[in-house]
Amino acid sequence: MVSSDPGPGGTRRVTLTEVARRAGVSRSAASFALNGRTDLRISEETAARVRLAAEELGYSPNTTAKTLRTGKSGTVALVSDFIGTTSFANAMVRGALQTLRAENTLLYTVDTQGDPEVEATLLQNLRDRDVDGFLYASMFTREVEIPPLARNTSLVLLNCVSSDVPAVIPDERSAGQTAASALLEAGHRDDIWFIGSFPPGFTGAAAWNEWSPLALTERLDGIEAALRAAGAALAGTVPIDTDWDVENGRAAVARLLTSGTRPSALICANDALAIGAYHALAEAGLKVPDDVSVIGFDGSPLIHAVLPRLTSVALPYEELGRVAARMLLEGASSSAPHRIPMPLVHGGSIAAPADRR
Amino acid sequence: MVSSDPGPGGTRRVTLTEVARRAGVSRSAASFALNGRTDLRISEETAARVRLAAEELGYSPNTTAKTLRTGKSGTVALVSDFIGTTSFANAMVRGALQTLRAENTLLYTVDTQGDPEVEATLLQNLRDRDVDGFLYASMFTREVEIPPLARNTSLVLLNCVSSDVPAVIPDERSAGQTAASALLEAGHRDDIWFIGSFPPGFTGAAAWNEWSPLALTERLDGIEAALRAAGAALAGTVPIDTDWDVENGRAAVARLLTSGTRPSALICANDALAIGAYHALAEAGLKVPDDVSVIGFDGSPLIHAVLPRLTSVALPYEELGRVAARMLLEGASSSAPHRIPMPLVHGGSIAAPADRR
DNA sequence: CTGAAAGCGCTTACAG
DNA sequence: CTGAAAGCGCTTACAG
Repeated sequence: MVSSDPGPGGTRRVTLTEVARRAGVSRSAASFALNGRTDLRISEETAARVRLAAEELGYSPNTTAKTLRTGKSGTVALVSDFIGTTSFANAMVRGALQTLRAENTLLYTVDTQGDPEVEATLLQNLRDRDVDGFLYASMFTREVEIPPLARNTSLVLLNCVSSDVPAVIPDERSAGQTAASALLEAGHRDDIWFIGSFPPGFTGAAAWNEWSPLALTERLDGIEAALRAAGAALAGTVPIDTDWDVENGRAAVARLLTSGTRPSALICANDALAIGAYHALAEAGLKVPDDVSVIGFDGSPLIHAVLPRLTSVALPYEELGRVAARMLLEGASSSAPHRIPMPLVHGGSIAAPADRR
Repeated sequence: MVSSDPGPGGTRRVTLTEVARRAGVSRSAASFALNGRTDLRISEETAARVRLAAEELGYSPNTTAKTLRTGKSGTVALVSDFIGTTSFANAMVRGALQTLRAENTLLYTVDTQGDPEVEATLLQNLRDRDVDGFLYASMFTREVEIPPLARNTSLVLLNCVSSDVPAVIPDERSAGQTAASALLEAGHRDDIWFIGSFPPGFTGAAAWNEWSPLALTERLDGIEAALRAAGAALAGTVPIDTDWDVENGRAAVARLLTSGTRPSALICANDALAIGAYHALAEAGLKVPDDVSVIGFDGSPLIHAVLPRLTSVALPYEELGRVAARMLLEGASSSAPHRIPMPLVHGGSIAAPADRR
């Protein structure tokens, strides 16, 4: 027995040299045996001896040395703006982690705060560590500009797009159709309003807060397409000029109701607006879903906060993360963005229109 | 001009050897100059020449090689169960990132799913990469057992405790006092109920879901202490036997009200239960805060979902992350857990008791 | 002040 | 089948 048996959690690390010595073979032989390479035919008996020695010594190869030699680090970086923001979008991280774990790949998490200088510094740092690829993510589905340092490496965009770069985004257009169809199937038709359109004169440029032009445009597009296919159309849209939050949703719907309009259903650009709609309806003495049906987008934790629960078309964050990581590992080549379906999460906020019951 | 100028984002990497050659010095001299070491007195003119060469070539040192040589990687790993769970607790990641960025340290994010085998594999993998330390985090404040592989390294516990290991946790006891004081100051006294106590016979062992024995015990303790100091006491507690979610909160408070009790205020073990309380109160025709005051714990995004907004004692996740990272970088030695204050987030759910207005 | 050399722990042609 | 050697890109005693 050699004196150096640090064991797991011990102080000094065992090296390949020590394993080879203990097994009575050369370092090359030990390396081949441990990596299961067959091109240098090592007798099974020898290989077994090496494996035993490694096991007895508690050997675990130094990844830093391996990386220096091979140039492959077995790591990937998730570069994003969104961890700095809040929300349940971190499910993307969870999804990516699921895929990567199966491939024994580790994840660096990095947060640029949307600051290009911070971003450049971090990207350089990561490249200096031989990361095998980048997942470039955005909190909101939008068009991004790829920083030069992220080019010339494996790169997959997560929840954002840029021409000629592989990307994974939610299928917002289908989501719009899903929302409209859910209402059509319940019997709604001519009094469906949309809450959360762009304010008049808004250019649609990728501004930096709650705005998510890509999502909104496509959702509305899908809604209108589905209604048109049924020979119907939106009764109207109510713009929201700043954040899509609860209070703005309440105010917008309150205005709508005060104007004398009596919608049969509200499609809200996100869940927070829909929750706000609940409040405005309650204040007006209207019940969800008996008097007015409501549907939101996102599938956020907020849907559980109201009674009845909010029906919502969910952002498939976890799946986005999983698919993007898989594409990265498999070396996806650029093409049209990969779109992930947005599932309908059933609550109790949709019923037949009041006048049809 | 040498032909190899890949520039940022280029293909081949520039090495120190090339910088030294261009500057007309040895690799050692180049290394010293670039690292600003003064012990090997290099003329300022020479150093400037080296820096210029590095700049012109777009040199950036290979961190993998540096790590192999020095044994320090400039990375830290956040090992947790909670990314696999949901919620806004990922603010801990954000906080850690803030501290680490200032020290130019990168973060590995890892998710064990609470599976000891997965955990062991990941810890070994991280050690093989020469990580400088571990942040061991839990979704819920609780006592944890430190896996052997995480010992003998720099280690700070985040939102969990274990004897003899430095730890950062929320100050739950003070939070309880804060909640009780907010009600006392509004004039409540003898009809304050607590929603979300342990079910009868519950041992308090660290079970694995929404349970957070440490938090609950300490919060209740603080509440009772504050009431006692004012010569008052809780009117009663309502146990919740499974998850602290909206529906269970609603059901619990509905039961309480049906039993004929008329509380003046409810302290709910978390925000979701408090939201459920809102629903039960509304169903009983009671208004918040005019008829009943409500206060929750966590300061989660749910507080914005109700009208009036829920007043809550917030979990200081971001600060927890920041402080834990700082302790890790500064090499904190073990002692009593470091407790971070939980701030009161004012909503509109507390008012003077109905009988005193 | 400067340069040649060792060494961090691996992998992998290459010669026996 | 096996071993000696080179090399990944750095840092750092050590001898001039």
